[in-house]
Amino acid sequence: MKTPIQVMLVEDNKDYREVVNLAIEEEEDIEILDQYGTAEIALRSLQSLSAPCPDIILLDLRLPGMGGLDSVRYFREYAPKAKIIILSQSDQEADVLRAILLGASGYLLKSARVQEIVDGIRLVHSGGATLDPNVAKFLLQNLQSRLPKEHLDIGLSDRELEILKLLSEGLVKKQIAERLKIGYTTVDTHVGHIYEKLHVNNAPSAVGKAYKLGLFTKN
Amino acid sequence: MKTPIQVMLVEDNKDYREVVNLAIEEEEDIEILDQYGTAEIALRSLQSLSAPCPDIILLDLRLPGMGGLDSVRYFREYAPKAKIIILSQSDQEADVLRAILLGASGYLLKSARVQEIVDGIRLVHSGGATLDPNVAKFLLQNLQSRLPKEHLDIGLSDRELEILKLLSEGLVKKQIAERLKIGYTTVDTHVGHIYEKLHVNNAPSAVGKAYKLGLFTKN
DNA sequence: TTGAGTATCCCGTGTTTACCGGATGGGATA
DNA sequence: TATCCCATCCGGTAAACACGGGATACTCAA
Repeated sequence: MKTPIQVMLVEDNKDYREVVNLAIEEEEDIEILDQYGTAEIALRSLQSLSAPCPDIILLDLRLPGMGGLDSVRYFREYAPKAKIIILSQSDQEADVLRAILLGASGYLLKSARVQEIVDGIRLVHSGGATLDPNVAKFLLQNLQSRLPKEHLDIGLSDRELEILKLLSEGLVKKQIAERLKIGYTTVDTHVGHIYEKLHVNNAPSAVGKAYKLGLFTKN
Repeated sequence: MKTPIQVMLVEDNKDYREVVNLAIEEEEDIEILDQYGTAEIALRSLQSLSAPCPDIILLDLRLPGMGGLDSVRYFREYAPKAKIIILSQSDQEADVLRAILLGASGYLLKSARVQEIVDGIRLVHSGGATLDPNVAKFLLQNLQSRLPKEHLDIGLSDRELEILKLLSEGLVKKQIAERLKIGYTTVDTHVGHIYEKLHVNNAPSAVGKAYKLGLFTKN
């Protein structure tokens, strides 16, 4: 029998902590290493050299003190090997995104059945990630809106897109002309056409609009 | 008893189709509306007015003909109300991202147990999204790398960031000066500092780098 | 208190842009 | 065939830019 998965639970609500405890006690391959009511205390214990590093940290988002979100970075710092699963009451958009950007490996809602937490722990420990369906949905929508693939077709020709890209990389028109082995005035004309199509009137805004429209993120 | 969830299955492998069929037959609340071996045929049937619109489309990614990926947009067009769940053999990065960008509501691997497909159908039908743990993991990592939260701190001052943003929106220095009610030369100086910090030497590349570093995506 | 960092201001000069006019040939499409 | 779009080319001008030199004042931390 392998050593069980070591879990640290950071959650201020005593009742919910109890619920999680009961659920995990049933599982032979998972073990609550220790549990804390605030992020500060949990972090302090991680700092002490003697403390063993947990495999998984179950982290409540609404904690007294510094709060779960801000503490994520510190958990990652003090326990780099531990995977973090966020436990949240709500699927508030901002929280979800921030937590994930900070490096969480999972995001579960407390409204879920405890069984999902147990499954999530195993999943994450085996290298996967676990997301509540509602959170997953939000994430997908966010991704979709981030890259408006339709708008990929503003009508820029290949040449124009190529030149726009070079512009965004810092080359001036003369350099672009040399690089592409065409005349300076030709580049000038292309750039003019780019401005027309993007409805801008200078290079910085053309680059800005290109990024906003996702023109550089194709393929 | 409500009407069952109507599922369309698009999958060329007959054996796997059978597997899914068997699994869904067990479920009272899910029903296979119809099934096709290629995207083309499935789409044609959707085009005929008489065809009822499915709630869920289970779509294999590797299909003969146009292939699952390219067909996603057409499915969305012909059956806007249907949610699409991708069935894939591999969690190839590019496929995952493209499918999601095209508007899929789920992405499952064929290596998963059929029970997960059934669960996924219910989840998606109730407004959620379903992701295979491995796919979820990839997505999270992709998101994390997309916004290097830490790198947000290139050292641009608030003022500099503000000016850079205005530049990216098309204002020239003189206009920025007016907008911020400061002198033209002041703007010039700020811009110079921005170039230093971003290691660029003109406005288009500064804007380009700002987007690459995610300087405009904070908060 | 000293220094580092930020924000503000000024001048001057050469370079680069943005936009105006126009032109040619080639390829796709109707 | 005629038409449209693309890529290529040219010259001229006023405006904007990049960058070099300074300068003053404020805050914040060492």
